Amino acid sequence: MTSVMRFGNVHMRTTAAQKAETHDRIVEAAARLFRQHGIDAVGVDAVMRAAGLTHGGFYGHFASKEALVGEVAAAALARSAARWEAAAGSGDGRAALDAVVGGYLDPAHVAQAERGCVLATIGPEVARRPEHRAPLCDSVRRMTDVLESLLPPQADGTPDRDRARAALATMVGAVVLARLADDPAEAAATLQAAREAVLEGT
Amino acid sequence: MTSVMRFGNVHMRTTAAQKAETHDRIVEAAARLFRQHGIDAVGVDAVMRAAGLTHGGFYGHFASKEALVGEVAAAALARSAARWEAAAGSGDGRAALDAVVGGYLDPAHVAQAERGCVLATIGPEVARRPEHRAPLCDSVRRMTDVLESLLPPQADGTPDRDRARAALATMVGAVVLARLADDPAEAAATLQAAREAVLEGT
DNA sequence: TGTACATCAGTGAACGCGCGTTCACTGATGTAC
DNA sequence: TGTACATCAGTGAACGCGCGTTCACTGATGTAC
Repeated sequence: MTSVMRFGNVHMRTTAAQKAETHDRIVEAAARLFRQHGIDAVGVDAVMRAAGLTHGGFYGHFASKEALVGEVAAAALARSAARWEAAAGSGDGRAALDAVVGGYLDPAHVAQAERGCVLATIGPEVARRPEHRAPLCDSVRRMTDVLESLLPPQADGTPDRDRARAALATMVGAVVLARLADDPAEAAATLQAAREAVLEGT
Repeated sequence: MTSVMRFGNVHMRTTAAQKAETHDRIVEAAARLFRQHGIDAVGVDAVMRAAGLTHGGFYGHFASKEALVGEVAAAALARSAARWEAAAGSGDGRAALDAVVGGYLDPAHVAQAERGCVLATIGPEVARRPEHRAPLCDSVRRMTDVLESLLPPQADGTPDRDRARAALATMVGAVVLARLADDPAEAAATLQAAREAVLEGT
């Protein structure tokens, strides 16, 4: 019994791969719509239409809308964490810090909520669904790890985890506040102030 | 023509006062429910029941659910701003700063979302409703004013508005992150780190 | 003071609609021989 | 190679339900005389 046989024949592998592709398309469409309009404001029908499908096929991919919510939140934030890790692993710590912090605290990020950080778009909504918090916490930890590795250590040379925690909080809060501001100048000032606070002394 | 006549007779004044009281009860019930469950997850029926009424009477007080949302968001955040201003006006700046920052970055605030800051509960949801942002921006400005007045000025003695902006962002983000954390110790660490960052050098 | 009337905040049945979910089906693809 | 069959991802009609909203009404309260 080969592993191919254990997981199915060639036909099944091809079919499964196609289905997985469709699955990802649904998740990506939902990730965009949930962040743009909020989770409760987006129906299964709208998600499937955005993925180029009809609503009936949804339950061949997910047990319920809530299952989709969990997968979307986990996947979208994990992607952010992975992007940060890739930047941090690039070698130049100074450039990586500027890329991570500057990219987050950027008017373009504020403007494009549908592609933005899950924490600042649907963070509070996901927090009300305790069953979906665990994977997000894992990504938050990874993002904190990245900031910790890029920000200056404490006076005694040990990593400054609290500074990393505060930096992430400042970044998330600044984007939330910038999205609420109806004056673009005020929004820009909030982002700029947050950038200075996070990068102070670096 | 007296002002009493212009605004109605005694009967109408009494009636209007009772109606205003009911109106406030509806707004308070909605403020609680919206922050606890999210705006879209709470129906008009649930709000009215929480206010001790039946759903049909709602439209005698508000033109639509959206009108209620706008009033709730504005009123709840204005109340927070007023509380901060009251603390700041108490004379002792050091105690006021500790009360404002410590009260916000407190596990009790994280636990009681239904009475907590609008920015960290339904901030992103309100941000998606542009027609309701203006009153929130006004309260955000007032809260930033309070922090600016309580935090140390810049080296040249002028108020450090950017520090106040960053402080508010840190506080909002920390509460969002603490509500997402499934480990209470991690939540507490986030709040503690934010407190240190906001109060650093005070 | 008493009685007939006016007002209007709140009630509860009803509306059309879109939600999440189910299910019998279609039709493209691969399999058996 | 060709033909009959099996699989199953995706379709679209249908479901029960709760939403936001409307409206004819009730009944408590105050007014007129």
